[in-house]
Amino acid sequence: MKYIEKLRNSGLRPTKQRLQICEVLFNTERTFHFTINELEQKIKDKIDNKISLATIYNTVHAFEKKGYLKQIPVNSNQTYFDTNITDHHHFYNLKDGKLIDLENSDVGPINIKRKIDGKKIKSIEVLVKLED
Amino acid sequence: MKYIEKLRNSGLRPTKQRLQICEVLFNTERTFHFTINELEQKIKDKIDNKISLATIYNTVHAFEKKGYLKQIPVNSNQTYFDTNITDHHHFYNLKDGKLIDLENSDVGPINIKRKIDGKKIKSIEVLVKLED
DNA sequence: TGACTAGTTTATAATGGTTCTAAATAGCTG
DNA sequence: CAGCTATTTAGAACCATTATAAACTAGTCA
Ligand SMILES: [Mn+2]
Ligand SMILES: [Mn+2]
Ligand SMILES: [Zn+2]
Ligand SMILES: [Zn+2]
Repeated sequence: MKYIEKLRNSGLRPTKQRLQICEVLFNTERTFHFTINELEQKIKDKIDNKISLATIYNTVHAFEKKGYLKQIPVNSNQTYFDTNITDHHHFYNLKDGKLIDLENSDVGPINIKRKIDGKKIKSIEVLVKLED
Repeated sequence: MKYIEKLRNSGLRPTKQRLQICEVLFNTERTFHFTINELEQKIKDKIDNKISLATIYNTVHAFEKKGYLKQIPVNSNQTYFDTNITDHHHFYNLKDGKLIDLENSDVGPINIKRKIDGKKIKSIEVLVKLED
């Protein structure tokens, strides 16, 4: 399978559960945004056996640490993740809590003029809140 | 007192608790960022009587709704608020979870080229994550 | 192939920030 | 002051997330 090597190279054992979660997350036409609850539902829909919620959390965190997923900063009681790990930004629809990708080309280049010494910039993320 | 009228004009009764919270939040040299826990501590330090945690939550939400406070989108288990309600951006120090203001002049002007129809932009917020 | 080991999964409990509840209190108006 | 409504409060409830610890499994090597 295509994900076995990817996992092994990351130092993660290619377990049945992780491979199935890879299918749901990465074997898709498009990238997408999700909360753990939404992912849990998607997994239930696409897979016959059960994967425990703890494993879903564990796996998402493992993948995030390896850089296969990103967390998106929004104000919500749930954590949002993104399978699109390129540098990009987001519209956040306050009405329904859905995110929409904003490519870098949709936002001008962002040049942070101020420096904090001893610190490096890890990421620059723009969140554009939308209302009706 | 200076906050009585502000509260009345907002349709909020100027209760003892709200006035005291106003003192802590707004009677300061500089604006600041806080979580509810940090605010609770600040209130304990500056005020003799007790204000219940429920009232702190109620008041912060009431003030946010009136536009006297802003919520800042970050990935944290706690909600961050800001007494600086001008349009501005943030550095987020991943090491200690502290926020630093980035003025609009520290970030170039941001021009969102894409439109979502039926939707208006409510805010544009840039979060710059810092690591060592 | 059969141990051995470390990594992983799992059900379930615990945690902790936030919200809810409903009774007591306090501000406002007449 | 009386009456009305908003507000405060202690404590319970909620719920996303994390911790626990026992069962299981992938990888290794004899
Ligand atoms: Mn979630
Ligand atoms: Mn908080
Ligand atoms: Zn995205
Ligand atoms: Zn700020």
